[in-house]
Amino acid sequence: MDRPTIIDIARLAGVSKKTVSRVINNSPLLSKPTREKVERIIAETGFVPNPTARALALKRNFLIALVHDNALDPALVEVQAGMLAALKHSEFALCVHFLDCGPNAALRAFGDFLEYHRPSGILLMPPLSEQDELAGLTWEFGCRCARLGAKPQTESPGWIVTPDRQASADAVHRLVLAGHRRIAFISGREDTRCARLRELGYLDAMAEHGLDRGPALIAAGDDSFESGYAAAELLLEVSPRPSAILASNDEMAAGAVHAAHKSGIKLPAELSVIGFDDAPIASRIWPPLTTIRVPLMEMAHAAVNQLIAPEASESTTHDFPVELIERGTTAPLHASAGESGAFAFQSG
Amino acid sequence: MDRPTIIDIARLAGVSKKTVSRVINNSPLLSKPTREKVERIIAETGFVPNPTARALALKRNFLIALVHDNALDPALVEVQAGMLAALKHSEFALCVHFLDCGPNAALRAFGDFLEYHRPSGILLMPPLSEQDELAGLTWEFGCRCARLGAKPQTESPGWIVTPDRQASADAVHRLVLAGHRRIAFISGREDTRCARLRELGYLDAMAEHGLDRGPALIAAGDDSFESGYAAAELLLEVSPRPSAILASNDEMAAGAVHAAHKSGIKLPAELSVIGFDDAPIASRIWPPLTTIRVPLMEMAHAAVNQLIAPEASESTTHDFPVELIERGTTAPLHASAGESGAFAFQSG
DNA sequence: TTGTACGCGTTATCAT
DNA sequence: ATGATAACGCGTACAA
Repeated sequence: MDRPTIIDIARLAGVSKKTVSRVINNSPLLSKPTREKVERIIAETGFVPNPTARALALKRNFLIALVHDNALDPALVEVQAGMLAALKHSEFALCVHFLDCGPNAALRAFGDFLEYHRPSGILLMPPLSEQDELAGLTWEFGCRCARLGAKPQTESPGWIVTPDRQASADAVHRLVLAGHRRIAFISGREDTRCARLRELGYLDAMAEHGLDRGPALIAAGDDSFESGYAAAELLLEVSPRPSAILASNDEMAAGAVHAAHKSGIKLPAELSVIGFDDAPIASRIWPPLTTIRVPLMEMAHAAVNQLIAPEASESTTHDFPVELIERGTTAPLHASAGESGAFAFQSG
Repeated sequence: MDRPTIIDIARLAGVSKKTVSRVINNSPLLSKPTREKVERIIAETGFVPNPTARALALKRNFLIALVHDNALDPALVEVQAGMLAALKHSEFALCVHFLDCGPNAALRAFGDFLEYHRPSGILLMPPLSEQDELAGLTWEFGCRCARLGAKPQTESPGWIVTPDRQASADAVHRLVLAGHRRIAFISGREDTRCARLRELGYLDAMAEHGLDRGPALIAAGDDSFESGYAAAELLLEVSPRPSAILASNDEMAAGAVHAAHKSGIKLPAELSVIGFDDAPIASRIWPPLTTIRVPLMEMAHAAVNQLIAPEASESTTHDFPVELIERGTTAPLHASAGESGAFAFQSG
């Protein structure tokens, strides 16, 4: 026999379709006995409302969509893992959508996607999360929206963020405490606030310590391994050579480590490197990368919980802490190597 | 104004709903003028049939689902990227589902997923792809199924495969050509045919060359970096130490490289390592990993094309070639280091 | 070749 | 508090 429909339940319970529907949707105006009777029948039959039919009536699908603009972004695995964990045992499915057109066409393509597939909720990855027009569109379609990234200037709802600027500055402080003075920075995609804030944090801290933060110490990357490699090659041939590099993400930090190896520079003895994110690659390269952990999985989990919550919570932004994880690519500056070897070893 | 529905189109074209429906679904029995007239109206209005309504009527959603049992599998990014590329400009969306229960409960959970979300097509990742019952279930739900993995014994439709056994043997041949004799192997998840075939390929080639393939040269892993690391630690302390390691995937190969670094073993001078897959990590570690490239993205692309093709193609299995990519972790065995240094440098 | 009437399984409207 | 009936938008017998 086929699955029971709402009509079967209604007949079995001796009530109308609509009453069963009310039970399903937790309508407040129902007598206790009626509700309990229907709920018993539902439990006995194992009835599950057909999501497609509900979707047609409600004009929205039981889908939570992850929307990104980089299909090969290594962060996607972790984000999805967090989302899937939160979606477990829920009535929603995870849908992944790739928006690869330019920023202008993106709005239209995103609208088409929303209108066509009508997801119940959207999780926007950076840099898409920073386009307010995209978030605005989701509202128009009665679709909730969560955004991953760095904290925006103006408080707005749905943001899941980390204190990138402060974290970046803290990493520099640690390097300075370990005696480093010439600290270079590899920046990330300019179109992400996250990357810009990480650079600002670096600049903050360098200024605070009165250290040189000239253009020779800052190289532009685009969040990719290759760009980190190229940037490090540039940084490592200036003289005096930086004794430490902070990269805006782990991929680029890994690229920097790669470049150092290629140049025969010993890590961490001759060069310290700090990455950002604690992506899987961080613990897999040699030496294992010291990095600032961003709890992407937990963040995605929280984002989805917010998206599928029965009532839209008016939480503005959800802050997650970051944490510096010391591994093998950082060491105190050797007195012999530094231009001002005053500082001795200091456990940060 | 709202989006036009099929009724609006019918009215504008002066025909019935059904005629418009026939145009949409390419029914053969339609007069040319009628079809053209309707098509013109559709183009002018930008009408797009509502997928939810179609889903309700057809009892299947316009979703292609990727189903896996490991939310953190690094291969997922590439597979998804290939799928998304193939799905671009199609009416289907990508849905990702995680089956984390044991093999017995998996069948039931999978059935629930199929019945509840009714995807049009499924792409099964290994080891799920090897459970014939799962594939069988998809058929029952009128859902197409593509399976990623290693070639099964009996030809069955929907498989997207690589010649893992031969590829593994070829890698060993290359190492032997480079003078290696003590070649170790790190095996993968025993529940994947893919991993078993890679091990068999290793055994084939070692036997063919009359080389020792005893238990001291084979360590069990589970496809994870950590397991590769642990396995290599075991392999590297036996005496005489193997001069080369073939790992069943890149994650474990990276773990082996990690272990070698930790033990102060120089790569590739004192140890050669070959991985499998050409995952992103292969080119990011130092030295860059020599590996057997498995074109996951292309395979996923082909799988999706097969799933969304207008008519179910009766292609049995779709073979993809693999390719050994020489990078930095392989070198000829030094005459001084080998126990039988007869072979000189040979460019493989 | 084209149209009519109904089904898909649920929610919403508006009565009672 | 509950129910009859109409949406929701499209596909399919079956009739014409």
